[in-house]
Amino acid sequence: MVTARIEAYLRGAIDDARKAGKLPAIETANLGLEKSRLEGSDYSSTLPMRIARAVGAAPRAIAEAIVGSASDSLMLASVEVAGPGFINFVLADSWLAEQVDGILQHGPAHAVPRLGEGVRTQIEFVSINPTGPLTVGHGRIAAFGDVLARLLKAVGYDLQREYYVNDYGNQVKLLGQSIYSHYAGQLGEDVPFPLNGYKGKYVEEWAQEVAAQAGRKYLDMTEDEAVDALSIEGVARSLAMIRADLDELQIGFDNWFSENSLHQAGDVRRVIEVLHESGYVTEREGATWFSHGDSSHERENVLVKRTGETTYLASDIAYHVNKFAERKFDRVVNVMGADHHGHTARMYAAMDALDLDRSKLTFVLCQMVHVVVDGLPVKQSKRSGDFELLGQLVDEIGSDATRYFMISRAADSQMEFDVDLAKKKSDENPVHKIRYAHARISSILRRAEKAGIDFSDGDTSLLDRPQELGLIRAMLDYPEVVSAAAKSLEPHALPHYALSLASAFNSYYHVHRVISPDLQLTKARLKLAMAVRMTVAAVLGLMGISAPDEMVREEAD
RNA sequence: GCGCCCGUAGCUCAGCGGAGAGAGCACUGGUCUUCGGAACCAGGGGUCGGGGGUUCGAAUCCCUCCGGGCGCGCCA
Repeated sequence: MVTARIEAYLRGAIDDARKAGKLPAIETANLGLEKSRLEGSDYSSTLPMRIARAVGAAPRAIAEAIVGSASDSLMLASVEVAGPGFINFVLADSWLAEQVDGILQHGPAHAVPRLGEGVRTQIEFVSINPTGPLTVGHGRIAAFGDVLARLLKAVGYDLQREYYVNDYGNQVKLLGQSIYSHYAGQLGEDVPFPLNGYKGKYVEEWAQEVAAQAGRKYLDMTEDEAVDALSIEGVARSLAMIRADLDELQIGFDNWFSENSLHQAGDVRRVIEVLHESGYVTEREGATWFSHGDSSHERENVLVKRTGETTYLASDIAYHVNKFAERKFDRVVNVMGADHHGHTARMYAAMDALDLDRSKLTFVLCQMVHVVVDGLPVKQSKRSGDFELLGQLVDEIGSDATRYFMISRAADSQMEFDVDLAKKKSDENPVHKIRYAHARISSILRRAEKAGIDFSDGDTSLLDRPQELGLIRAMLDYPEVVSAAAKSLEPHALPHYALSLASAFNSYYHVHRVISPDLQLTKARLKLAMAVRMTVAAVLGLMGISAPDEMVREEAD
């Protein structure tokens, strides 16, 4: 990475300045080195301004001392003091041009730092109750989690993707009761529909199918037995629907972990006992409570209900014991909807109570998605409310566009998903522009191949136009963007980067011809184009968006 | 009432302690003897919700108020 190299260079200059007695030995862990926003400067350091007070000298004087001690470097064209005390670095044109061969030879991902080498990590995401289809809101969590997983893998984490299946408890039972009610109705028996039952059309359809396939089988057993059996049936059908929706978005999991299996193994009861022995459990009002928090903010949450059934919280504590104590993950990232945020404090408290290291657990909460159709929230729209369903949305606008929009916003921000914009204006969609840039470069390379041009011996030092150097700079940002996004768990940097890279190529394309009568220049530019295509493909790959070699224009309908 | 998130261009959103505040879309005006015009270039448009504070420096940190969303012990 370029920043790492400049950082090393800057540290060398600082050391030399110290040895020469021009700078006192003060703490300089943070160099304040970042991409410069100023035109004509690539990177800048704010260090002189940060340490001015401690050093007791003017920022500019400190900057001068450091720059004065800096050695020559082939990578840098200039190192200068600017403004109130910045140190600005400008990359050398010749060095930039050389980087193209490096990208072609090793690939754009080569310079991505291995931040997570050897760290056993799990990312859990989606984990929606298996009681129905995924909504658009779930789709955001799914796309976000999937791209985050790709990012973590890209920086070297030993990663497992997991879906926690809540196949236990009231919700699942309600699903079984809902199916049972419709099923009985099909066969002329009147079984009241449960309060808060699942009203979706799919429940009726499943009941019909069960009635057609199994006849009166479930009426011949007790209602409890029937509901249990139909709960299992409903979970299986729900999971099939969920998997199908996720498949359409090219999202897969390494492991589907059953909540019920924790109960079967006795893990839930066991963890309650452990909490009890450590004094975190109280009995009151016929229920068993998890007591936590400091003395001023005592909190209590139910682990075992009056009915004797355990709660979701009890399962989830056992689940996290399983993650950390049994499976020994070094790091766990849970991606979930923001409506679960109250849950995070309880889980951290449970981690503390069980002597598990809470710093190993990170929650990422995705805010809600509001679907807009015809300029109105979907619930007020005259058109079908089915746009709240993920499958419907993907059918309408496709996996690539769905993924792009879902990950292009920070998780913290609520999101408005305008279906008409994503679909009707698809010609102007950023995602199309990026994919088109890839297809266009492919087309150029095909043309070169047809013309029999072998550019493997191209001399990249001929690349000296501002747009060419700008493109190379943009490609060198790739590892920086990837590592920053992985570190901060913020995939939304990727779509923004991809768009700027594609735009940079399109601009270049309109100013300079890749294939021209000048064979040497053509070869050099073909190398550049190839490197750009590789980089665009790499970002698209991280986002799980297809990188087509050609695109057929669709007729407007 | 308490807790978490968000108020930045007409719209959707980046930027989250540094040097004239950005992108996409929309709008206005241009560019083509087209290596794929699903393109490119230029322009207009902003008291960064209001008010205090911290700092050499605040859209960014702290406090407060206003507005919106989500949540708040026997659902998961």
